[in-house]
Amino acid sequence: MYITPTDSELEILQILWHEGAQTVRFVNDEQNKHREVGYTTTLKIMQIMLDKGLLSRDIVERSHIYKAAAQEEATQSQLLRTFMDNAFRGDAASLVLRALGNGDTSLEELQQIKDLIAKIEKDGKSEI
Amino acid sequence: MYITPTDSELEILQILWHEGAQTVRFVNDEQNKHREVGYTTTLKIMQIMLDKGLLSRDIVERSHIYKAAAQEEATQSQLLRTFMDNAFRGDAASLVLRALGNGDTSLEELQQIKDLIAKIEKDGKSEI
DNA sequence: CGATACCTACGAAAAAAATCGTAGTAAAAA
DNA sequence: TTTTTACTACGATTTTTTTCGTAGGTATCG
Repeated sequence: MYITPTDSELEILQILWHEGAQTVRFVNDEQNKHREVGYTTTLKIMQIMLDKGLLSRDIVERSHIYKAAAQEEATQSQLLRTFMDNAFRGDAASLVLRALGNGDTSLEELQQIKDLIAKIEKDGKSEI
Repeated sequence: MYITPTDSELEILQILWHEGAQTVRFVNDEQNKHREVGYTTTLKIMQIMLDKGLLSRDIVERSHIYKAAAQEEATQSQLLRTFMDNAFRGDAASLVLRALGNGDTSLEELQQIKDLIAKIEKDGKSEI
């Protein structure tokens, strides 16, 4: 049903979600800050993503500008559900406990989470 | 460094974590409650996992009894970190918000989470 | 005993994902 | 105009993961 990105597709989506529409060159440079990736590798994956509908593109000055077609939140939620099922047998609470247990969550973030919990407790249900 | 299980390896680990040491036959039957998997497929993956050190085994009555060698919590934490980095750019708080936002977290679970947050706020740090 | 039923071992094929080399095109530089 | 530069297209290879077929061993059943 849903098209879920592979790991390297997700890496590219992250860049576009954060930097907005960009060229293959830009994306590839960005990736190379973290690991070595050939230009044509990035290009090929982005073409596949275009095919799958994960990206769209405009042609400007004989260069292509790609942008994310998949929404960040929807994609994350989808990935999260699958991951939670596979790694935590669908148990959201223990995933959350594990995530918070890692120690690097700021006080403001904790406050946000408490607020959300309070809202859920009050409303019985909630949406972000 | 760490040996991280693939998806189908994780599926097997989940069964062994929950059911304790079991035969290939048992694991395969368990998998077949959810999806069709050939017996030798399960066998082969479990042999690979043995090789990688994810499982250990005892031979009892010419049948092999496998048990998880990888610890559930450590493995989950490891997988979670990778997932959080890939899908949420390492942002634990937004992952947690997304996980809780899905709506199916019970009041007791929310309480557990609140307790943990309180503990973190007090101690500055925490372990589960 | 011979057939059947279970088991493991393991190579190899199939499927999925990632990587790259080469060719082609067009603008810009020399 | 020739050369260099920068881009896209795309087939093919490599790598990783999953799946399965076949062979071989040993107990059990008829």
